[in-house]
Amino acid sequence: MVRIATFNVNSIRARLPNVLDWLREAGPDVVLLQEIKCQDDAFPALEIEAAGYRAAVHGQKSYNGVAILSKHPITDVVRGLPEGEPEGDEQARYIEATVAGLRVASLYLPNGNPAPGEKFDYKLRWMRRLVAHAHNLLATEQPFVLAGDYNVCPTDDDVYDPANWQDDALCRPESRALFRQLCHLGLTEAFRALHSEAGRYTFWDYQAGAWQRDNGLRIDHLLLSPQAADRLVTCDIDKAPRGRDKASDHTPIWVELQ
DNA sequence: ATGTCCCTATGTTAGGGA
Repeated sequence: MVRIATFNVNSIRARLPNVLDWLREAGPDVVLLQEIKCQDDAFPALEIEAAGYRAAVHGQKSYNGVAILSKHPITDVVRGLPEGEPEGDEQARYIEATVAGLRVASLYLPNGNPAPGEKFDYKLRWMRRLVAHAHNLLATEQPFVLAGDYNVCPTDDDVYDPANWQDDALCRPESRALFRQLCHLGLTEAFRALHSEAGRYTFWDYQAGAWQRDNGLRIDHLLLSPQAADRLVTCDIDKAPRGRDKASDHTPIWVELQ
């Protein structure tokens, strides 16, 4: 059994005590982090190692940044989506590696607001690159997990107030269509494979008492290849970290694979 | 009620991003 969690931490350095507490309590085998907001050499590797985890980092100063933590060895690390931007991609939003016989990726999809606009165009281009990469990975027929902050609410069931969010980059039809395309390639969205209820969220804004009012969004997802989906036992959202002092605005979601 | 938090730098306050 392997437990894999994804967590947008909104700065690993600002969040380190919370993340270490959560690692001790939840103890997933593999952790996919997003928005670490630091360069590789500023990543708190010693503290993470002391907690029992190895780390592979694709960092960036101030913005973005992703990492893979694992209790088991991490090999064959790839930083950045291999399907690149024409002019190159400066933004650290993707890292992939092999852990415990499984290919895992931590991804931080662009937010895309305001939409329409340049940022939304970049989001859609990034999603098309991810679709192309997923297609290539599927051809290998290996078990893999593409997880992270997708910045997409797949349906209105995943939004506390759909009418007010319909024009947002997280909910627009173009974003949802590309997310569906990813699933229709043959990937299984783990949470929806096991839960049909509306109103289950992974993100609550810091503003306007969103957490206290449960004004949330479900934007953090784990997508499983057919070989990984065959092994899916459990998927759940761990709301506890969001309720703590100095919390990230996201909370972890995790799967258990046989 | 644009109500918060985190980052950086022409740095102890302001602006960008989410």
